[in-house]
Amino acid sequence: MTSQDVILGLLMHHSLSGYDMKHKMETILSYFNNASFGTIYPTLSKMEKEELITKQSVIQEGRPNKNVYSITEKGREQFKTYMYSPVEDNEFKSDAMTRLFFGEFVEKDVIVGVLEEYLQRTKGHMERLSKLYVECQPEMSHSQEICIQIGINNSESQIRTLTQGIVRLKNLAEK
Amino acid sequence: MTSQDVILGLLMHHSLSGYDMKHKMETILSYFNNASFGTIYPTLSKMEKEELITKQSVIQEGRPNKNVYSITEKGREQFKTYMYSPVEDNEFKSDAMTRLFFGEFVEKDVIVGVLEEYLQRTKGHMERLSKLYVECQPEMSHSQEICIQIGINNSESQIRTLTQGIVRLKNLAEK
DNA sequence: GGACACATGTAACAAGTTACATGATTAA
DNA sequence: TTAATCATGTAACTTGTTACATGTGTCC
Repeated sequence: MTSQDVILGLLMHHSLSGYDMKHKMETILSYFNNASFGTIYPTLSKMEKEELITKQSVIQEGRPNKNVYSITEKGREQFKTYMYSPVEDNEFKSDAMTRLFFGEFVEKDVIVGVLEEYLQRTKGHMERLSKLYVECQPEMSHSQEICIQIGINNSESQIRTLTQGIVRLKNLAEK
Repeated sequence: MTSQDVILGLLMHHSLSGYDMKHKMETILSYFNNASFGTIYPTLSKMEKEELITKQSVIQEGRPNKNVYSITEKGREQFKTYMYSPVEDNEFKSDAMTRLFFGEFVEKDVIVGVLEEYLQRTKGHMERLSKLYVECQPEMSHSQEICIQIGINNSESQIRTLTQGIVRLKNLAEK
């Protein structure tokens, strides 16, 4: 799965500008994907050359002009090829968990701090997802609902585990 | 957090060869980290030049010789600097979830297939973690226990969500 | 005979990040 | 006036992956 596949997926519904795509990636796709402008714009240029998408320049008043991209028939085929290809493994990398793993080499307070920050971030993450779910549920597909439920339920589970972990570590420190 | 920080952490306890490190990353660190030989060996060379680690060649019989690396005082300081630095956000990328998100553009069976494979992989993942927990619990630190519990509990939660999702999608297909 | 574990290393390549460059409008 | 939103794009850099190259011993 590359950024190209995600862009093709986004264009299956509507035509979008690079800026719009970035916004979608930061909201509805953010919990299992990410891409910066430095990835999006060069990828769009490449895809246009390969005739997977076409560009239309839209002149706007009071705003910068924008390039709106649409998917071509060739692009739709490419997207199908992706959707039928073997599923790749998830990629996960956690700095917070790495610190927990090596926690024995620093003071307990530092680790409690890591846990508390991780908990706050997870709570924020879950709130954003829950809000998104409430807002977008009417227009969501069935598999999109499953997708966001995975995100919400995993966050909930993580909040529970972290909360318990903090209590246990703190008790240990007092004794 | 770079591979360097992880390598320093691994060397805080024992001296290790690059091959040993790869093994650790594939087992006890695998659920929040990963690195290939193509990353490990060049990083070790770089770290040796920077005097964060030292190399000792060990001649073995019936096996290839190996280079065993030990952390230096400078390396320990560098490791502490890492452990006290601001915690970076988790990185997560999921091909399976991307396909769920764009599931409306393919047949329901394809999505059920994605869900079932994702479920099987998650089950396998959880079994490996549970086994690891049972095997290593005696020598695990408190924060390491929290770390692996996060992994196990998140997997459990994901198994539940996926199982429910499969049932719901399948019922929908029958109607 | 074949696969796997042990063991190290490089080179080519892919992918993505960060920072820079530009610039108008709008709201606090 | 300061920040945010809208809007695109490039260049340098970092990081990591895959594949190749090499070779022995052990187990089935």
